[in-house]
Amino acid sequence: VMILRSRFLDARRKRRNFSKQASEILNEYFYSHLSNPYPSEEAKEELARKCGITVSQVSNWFGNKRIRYKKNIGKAQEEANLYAAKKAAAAGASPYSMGAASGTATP
Amino acid sequence: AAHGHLQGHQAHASHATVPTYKWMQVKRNVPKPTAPKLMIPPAEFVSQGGIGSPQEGLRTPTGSQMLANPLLNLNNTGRTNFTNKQLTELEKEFHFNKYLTRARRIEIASALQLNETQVKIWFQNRRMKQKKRIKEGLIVAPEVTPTS
DNA sequence: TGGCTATGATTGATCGGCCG
DNA sequence: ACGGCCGATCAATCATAGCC
Repeated sequence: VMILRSRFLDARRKRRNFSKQASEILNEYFYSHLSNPYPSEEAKEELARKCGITVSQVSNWFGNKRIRYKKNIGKAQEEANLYAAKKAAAAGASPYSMGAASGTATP
Repeated sequence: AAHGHLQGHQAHASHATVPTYKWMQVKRNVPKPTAPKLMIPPAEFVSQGGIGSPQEGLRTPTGSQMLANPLLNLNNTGRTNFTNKQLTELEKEFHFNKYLTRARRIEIASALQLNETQVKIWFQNRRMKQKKRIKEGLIVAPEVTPTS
């Protein structure tokens, strides 16, 4: 059909995956705040700046991340989590207030 | 801030089983199972491209499910799929007024075969969408110039 | 090149809070 | 008590990117 795709109005078309580094920053924040992965507006702004994307994109990223994380549970999530947690630990003092989440479990 | 949330229970401490925090268990009340009901089987739902939109009659969200009457929910997930006609009318109305009066809302809902709630929500979402766009520097600024 | 998964964006609808 | 709005989020879906 003619149903020409109303794609014209869809910005989703030309999407570009974020840089590897941006994803790394976002994931680091997400996993270091796994107990409450809901960054404040200010945190979003900072993440956006560091990642070179917009605040809306940061919001989209977290929204998608949370939903998709839930849709698994007990999958690569643990792995990713460990990876991220370990990484954060290795990085020592991360720029974030990484105390809220994981942290504590130090054996 | 101050959300108190820990979680239900830590569960095993032996290994690296990530705890299940509350946010992971949040389940939203799914929209309504929407009764599989069909509506007016009208013949000319489309036509009259008056609204100024590409004829199409039926909503082509993106190219998947097409066909069926505009008002029928093929899949019933509760989420309504607005038809292009409905969206066009709503946009037109939005351009006219950003906010609806009860009376106007009723008119629109009736004309478009939607609930008052759906119309209300659509306007709410539309306002947020516009705000977001303005914020992102797309679209012109709100009319009133901040010329304080 | 075809198929499949990963991922960013869109959007109808929900949640909690605030206000008149 | 009540209904509307805001801001944030959810949840499902779309469409494309990216990898094999």
